[in-house]
Amino acid sequence: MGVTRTEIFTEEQNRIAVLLKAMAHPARIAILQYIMASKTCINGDLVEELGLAQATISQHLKELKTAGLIQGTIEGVSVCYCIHPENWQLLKETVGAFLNGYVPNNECC
Amino acid sequence: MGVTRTEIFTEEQNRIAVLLKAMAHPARIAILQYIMASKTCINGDLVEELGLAQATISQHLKELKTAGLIQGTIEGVSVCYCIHPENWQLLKETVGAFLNGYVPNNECC
DNA sequence: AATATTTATCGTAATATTGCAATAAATAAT
DNA sequence: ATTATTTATTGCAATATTACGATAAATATT
Repeated sequence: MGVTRTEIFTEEQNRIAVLLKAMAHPARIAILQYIMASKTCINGDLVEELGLAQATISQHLKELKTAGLIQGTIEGVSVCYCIHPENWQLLKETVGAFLNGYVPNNECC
Repeated sequence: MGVTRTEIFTEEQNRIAVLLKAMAHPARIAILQYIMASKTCINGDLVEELGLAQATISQHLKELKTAGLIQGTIEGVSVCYCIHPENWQLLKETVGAFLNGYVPNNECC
Protein backbone atom coordinates (compact mmCIF):
# COMPACT_ATOMS: atom_id res chain seq x y z
CA MET A 1 0.00 0.00 0.00
CA GLY A 2 1.13 3.54 -0.52
CA VAL A 3 0.74 3.78 -4.29
CA THR A 4 -1.46 6.43 -5.81
CA ARG A 5 -4.48 4.60 -7.20
CA THR A 6 -4.71 6.35 -10.54
CA GLU A 7 -7.09 3.72 -11.89
CA ILE A 8 -9.98 4.94 -9.76
CA PHE A 9 -9.81 8.51 -11.07
CA THR A 10 -10.83 10.01 -14.38
CA GLU A 11 -8.35 10.70 -17.17
CA GLU A 12 -8.84 14.40 -16.60
CA GLN A 13 -8.21 14.23 -12.85
CA ASN A 14 -5.01 12.32 -13.44
CA ARG A 15 -3.90 14.66 -16.19
CA ILE A 16 -4.41 17.75 -14.05
CA ALA A 17 -2.61 16.14 -11.12
CA VAL A 18 0.36 15.16 -13.27
CA LEU A 19 0.73 18.66 -14.67
CA LEU A 20 0.51 20.28 -11.25
CA LYS A 21 2.92 17.78 -9.77
CA ALA A 22 5.48 18.51 -12.47
CA MET A 23 5.50 22.13 -11.29
CA ALA A 24 5.05 21.46 -7.59
CA HIS A 25 8.62 22.10 -6.50
CA PRO A 26 10.30 25.44 -5.85
CA ALA A 27 13.32 24.46 -7.96
CA ARG A 28 11.11 23.69 -10.91
CA ILE A 29 9.17 26.91 -10.44
CA ALA A 30 12.48 28.77 -10.35
CA ILE A 31 13.68 26.97 -13.48
CA LEU A 32 10.49 27.75 -15.35
CA GLN A 33 10.61 31.40 -14.29
CA TYR A 34 14.24 31.63 -15.37
CA ILE A 35 13.54 30.06 -18.75
CA MET A 36 10.57 32.37 -19.26
CA ALA A 37 12.66 35.42 -18.42
CA SER A 38 15.77 34.57 -20.45
CA LYS A 39 15.33 35.34 -24.11
CA THR A 40 18.55 33.62 -25.02
CA CYS A 41 17.57 30.41 -23.25
CA ILE A 42 20.98 28.80 -23.17
CA ASN A 43 21.18 27.01 -19.88
CA GLY A 44 23.70 25.64 -17.47
CA ASP A 45 23.53 29.10 -15.94
CA LEU A 46 20.85 27.42 -13.88
CA VAL A 47 23.42 25.61 -11.77
CA GLU A 48 24.88 28.84 -10.47
CA GLU A 49 21.61 30.73 -10.65
CA LEU A 50 19.94 28.32 -8.23
CA GLY A 51 22.20 26.84 -5.58
CA LEU A 52 21.68 23.20 -6.51
CA ALA A 53 24.11 20.60 -7.80
CA GLN A 54 24.33 20.02 -11.54
CA ALA A 55 22.90 16.53 -11.24
CA THR A 56 19.90 17.85 -9.34
CA ILE A 57 19.15 20.54 -11.91
CA SER A 58 19.47 18.02 -14.71
CA GLN A 59 16.99 15.81 -12.94
CA HIS A 60 14.45 18.61 -12.53
CA LEU A 61 14.87 19.58 -16.17
CA LYS A 62 14.16 16.01 -17.16
CA GLU A 63 10.96 16.00 -15.15
CA LEU A 64 9.79 19.20 -16.77
CA LYS A 65 10.64 17.80 -20.18
CA THR A 66 8.87 14.50 -19.50
CA ALA A 67 5.77 16.44 -18.50
CA GLY A 68 6.06 18.30 -21.80
CA LEU A 69 6.36 21.72 -20.20
CA ILE A 70 9.74 22.47 -21.71
CA GLN A 71 11.69 21.33 -24.73
CA GLY A 72 15.42 21.13 -25.24
CA THR A 73 17.51 21.31 -28.37
CA ILE A 74 21.19 20.44 -28.44
CA GLU A 75 23.34 23.45 -29.18
CA GLY A 76 26.86 22.17 -29.56
CA VAL A 77 28.05 21.10 -26.16
CA SER A 78 25.25 22.77 -24.26
CA VAL A 79 21.50 22.40 -24.44
CA CYS A 80 18.96 25.11 -25.13
CA TYR A 81 15.84 24.74 -23.04
CA CYS A 82 12.68 26.70 -23.49
CA ILE A 83 8.98 26.54 -22.74
CA HIS A 84 7.00 24.20 -24.98
CA PRO A 85 4.60 26.74 -26.53
CA GLU A 86 1.69 24.47 -27.44
CA ASN A 87 1.80 22.43 -24.26
CA TRP A 88 2.07 25.55 -22.12
CA GLN A 89 -1.07 26.82 -23.78
CA LEU A 90 -2.80 23.53 -23.04
CA LEU A 91 -1.55 23.71 -19.47
CA LYS A 92 -3.03 27.17 -19.04
CA GLU A 93 -6.34 26.02 -20.43
CA THR A 94 -6.50 22.82 -18.39
CA VAL A 95 -5.47 24.35 -15.10
CA GLY A 96 -7.44 27.51 -15.81
CA ALA A 97 -10.63 25.55 -16.45
CA PHE A 98 -10.12 23.64 -13.23
CA LEU A 99 -9.48 26.74 -11.13
CA ASN A 100 -12.43 28.55 -12.68
CA GLY A 101 -14.67 25.60 -11.91
CA TYR A 102 -15.40 27.27 -8.59
CA VAL A 103 -18.15 29.86 -8.57
CA PRO A 104 -18.66 31.45 -5.14
CA ASN A 105 -22.09 30.84 -3.68
CA ASN A 106 -23.24 32.07 -0.31
CA GLU A 107 -25.29 28.96 0.41
CA CYS A 108 -22.41 27.14 1.99
CA CYS A 109 -20.42 27.02 5.24
CA MET B 1 20.36 14.99 1.34
CA GLY B 2 16.90 14.34 0.10
CA VAL B 3 15.20 17.36 1.67
CA THR B 4 13.79 20.14 -0.44
CA ARG B 5 16.03 23.15 0.14
CA THR B 6 13.33 25.78 0.54
CA GLU B 7 15.80 28.28 1.97
CA ILE B 8 17.51 28.85 -1.36
CA PHE B 9 14.30 29.85 -3.15
CA THR B 10 12.23 33.00 -2.98
CA GLU B 11 9.11 33.27 -0.84
CA GLU B 12 7.05 33.44 -4.01
CA GLN B 13 8.60 30.34 -5.54
CA ASN B 14 7.96 28.38 -2.37
CA ARG B 15 4.43 29.70 -2.08
CA ILE B 16 3.54 28.70 -5.63
CA ALA B 17 5.10 25.27 -5.17
CA VAL B 18 3.18 24.66 -1.94
CA LEU B 19 -0.12 25.59 -3.54
CA LEU B 20 0.46 23.41 -6.57
CA LYS B 21 1.63 20.53 -4.43
CA ALA B 22 -1.52 20.69 -2.34
CA MET B 23 -3.53 20.04 -5.50
CA ALA B 24 -1.06 17.69 -7.17
CA HIS B 25 -2.89 14.44 -6.50
CA PRO B 26 -5.83 12.99 -8.42
CA ALA B 27 -7.74 12.31 -5.20
CA ARG B 28 -7.42 15.93 -4.15
CA ILE B 29 -8.43 17.13 -7.61
CA ALA B 30 -11.45 14.85 -7.39
CA ILE B 31 -12.30 16.13 -3.92
CA LEU B 32 -12.03 19.74 -5.01
CA GLN B 33 -14.16 19.10 -8.09
CA TYR B 34 -16.77 17.34 -5.97
CA ILE B 35 -16.88 20.15 -3.43
CA MET B 36 -17.15 22.73 -6.21
CA ALA B 37 -20.03 20.85 -7.81
CA SER B 38 -22.03 20.09 -4.67
CA LYS B 39 -24.03 23.06 -3.51
CA THR B 40 -24.96 21.36 -0.29
CA CYS B 41 -21.34 20.57 0.56
CA ILE B 42 -22.00 18.04 3.30
CA ASN B 43 -19.31 15.44 2.96
CA GLY B 44 -18.60 11.86 3.88
CA ASP B 45 -20.20 11.09 0.52
CA LEU B 46 -16.62 11.42 -0.63
CA VAL B 47 -15.73 8.02 0.76
CA GLU B 48 -18.19 6.25 -1.49
CA GLU B 49 -17.84 8.78 -4.30
CA LEU B 50 -14.12 8.09 -4.63
CA GLY B 51 -13.03 4.54 -3.90
CA LEU B 52 -10.65 5.37 -1.08
CA ALA B 53 -10.70 4.46 2.58
CA GLN B 54 -12.17 6.92 5.05
CA ALA B 55 -8.82 7.52 6.70
CA THR B 56 -7.26 8.34 3.35
CA ILE B 57 -9.97 10.84 2.42
CA SER B 58 -9.68 12.45 5.82
CA GLN B 59 -5.94 12.81 5.29
CA HIS B 60 -6.39 14.45 1.89
CA LEU B 61 -9.01 16.81 3.29
CA LYS B 62 -6.59 17.81 6.02
CA GLU B 63 -3.93 18.62 3.45
CA LEU B 64 -6.32 20.77 1.46
CA LYS B 65 -7.39 22.51 4.65
CA THR B 66 -3.81 23.08 5.79
CA ALA B 67 -3.05 24.66 2.42
CA GLY B 68 -6.06 26.90 2.97
CA LEU B 69 -7.87 25.73 -0.15
CA ILE B 70 -10.93 24.49 1.72
CA GLN B 71 -12.58 25.21 5.03
CA GLY B 72 -14.67 22.96 7.20
CA THR B 73 -17.36 23.73 9.70
CA ILE B 74 -18.74 21.16 12.11
CA GLU B 75 -22.36 20.34 11.39
CA GLY B 76 -23.51 18.10 14.17
CA VAL B 77 -21.80 14.77 13.73
CA SER B 78 -20.59 15.49 10.22
CA VAL B 79 -18.41 18.20 8.78
CA CYS B 80 -19.28 20.61 6.01
CA TYR B 81 -16.38 21.29 3.69
CA CYS B 82 -16.29 23.95 1.04
CA ILE B 83 -13.86 25.99 -1.00
CA HIS B 84 -12.22 28.84 0.90
CA PRO B 85 -13.44 31.75 -1.25
CA GLU B 86 -10.73 34.32 -0.54
CA ASN B 87 -7.87 31.85 -0.71
CA TRP B 88 -9.20 30.33 -3.90
CA GLN B 89 -9.21 33.78 -5.41
CA LEU B 90 -5.60 34.29 -4.29
CA LEU B 91 -4.71 30.89 -5.68
CA LYS B 92 -6.15 31.80 -9.07
CA GLU B 93 -4.23 35.05 -9.09
CA THR B 94 -0.94 33.53 -7.96
CA VAL B 95 -1.02 30.55 -10.28
CA GLY B 96 -2.51 32.63 -13.08
CA ALA B 97 0.27 35.21 -12.86
CA PHE B 98 2.85 32.45 -12.95
CA LEU B 99 1.32 30.69 -15.94
CA ASN B 100 0.90 33.97 -17.80
CA GLY B 101 4.52 34.83 -17.16
CA TYR B 102 5.31 33.08 -20.41
CA VAL B 103 4.97 35.15 -23.57
CA PRO B 104 5.76 33.16 -26.71
CA ASN B 105 8.72 34.50 -28.66
CA ASN B 106 10.07 32.99 -31.83
CA GLU B 107 13.67 33.79 -30.96
CA CYS B 108 14.17 30.53 -29.13
CA CYS B 109 14.67 26.83 -29.82
C1' DA C 1 -26.69 5.23 29.77
C1' DA C 2 -25.81 2.52 25.71
C1' DT C 3 -25.37 2.36 20.86
C1' DA C 4 -24.80 4.20 16.34
C1' DT C 5 -22.73 7.50 13.16
C1' DT C 6 -19.23 10.35 11.50
C1' DT C 7 -14.66 12.26 11.28
C1' DA C 8 -9.78 12.49 13.06
C1' DT C 9 -5.59 10.44 14.49
C1' DC C 10 -2.02 6.85 15.08
C1' DG C 11 0.86 3.36 13.51
C1' DT C 12 2.81 1.07 9.82
C1' DA C 13 4.07 -0.67 5.18
C1' DA C 14 5.04 0.38 0.42
C1' DT C 15 6.60 3.54 -2.74
C1' DA C 16 8.14 8.10 -4.47
C1' DT C 17 10.91 12.22 -4.23
C1' DT C 18 14.92 14.99 -3.43
C1' DG C 19 19.72 15.79 -3.46
C1' DC C 20 24.41 14.85 -4.45
C1' DA C 21 28.93 12.57 -5.59
C1' DA C 22 30.81 9.88 -9.06
C1' DT C 23 30.97 8.80 -13.52
C1' DA C 24 29.65 8.45 -18.33
C1' DA C 25 28.75 10.53 -22.84
C1' DA C 26 29.25 13.83 -26.26
C1' DT C 27 31.05 17.80 -28.44
C1' DA C 28 34.65 21.80 -28.59
C1' DA C 29 39.16 23.50 -28.23
C1' DT C 30 44.10 22.93 -28.19
C1' DA D 1 44.83 12.73 -30.18
C1' DT D 2 44.34 14.90 -25.76
C1' DT D 3 42.11 17.86 -22.82
C1' DA D 4 38.39 20.85 -21.47
C1' DT D 5 33.40 21.76 -21.11
C1' DT D 6 28.76 20.63 -20.62
C1' DT D 7 24.87 17.65 -19.73
C1' DA D 8 22.97 12.94 -18.54
C1' DT D 9 22.91 8.85 -15.83
C1' DT D 10 23.79 5.79 -11.96
C1' DG D 11 23.76 4.68 -7.32
C1' DC D 12 22.99 5.73 -3.01
C1' DA D 13 20.95 8.00 1.57
C1' DA D 14 17.50 10.83 3.75
C1' DT D 15 12.77 12.18 3.76
C1' DA D 16 8.14 12.55 2.19
C1' DT D 17 3.88 10.70 0.45
C1' DT D 18 0.15 7.52 -0.03
C1' DA D 19 -2.87 4.18 1.67
C1' DC D 20 -5.27 1.63 5.09
C1' DG D 21 -6.64 -0.83 9.44
C1' DA D 22 -7.39 0.14 14.10
C1' DT D 23 -8.80 3.12 17.28
C1' DA D 24 -10.11 7.48 19.38
C1' DA D 25 -13.21 11.44 19.83
C1' DA D 26 -17.40 13.71 19.47
C1' DT D 27 -22.18 14.17 18.69
C1' DA D 28 -27.00 11.79 17.66
C1' DT D 29 -30.21 8.44 18.46
C1' DT D 30 -32.56 5.05 21.06
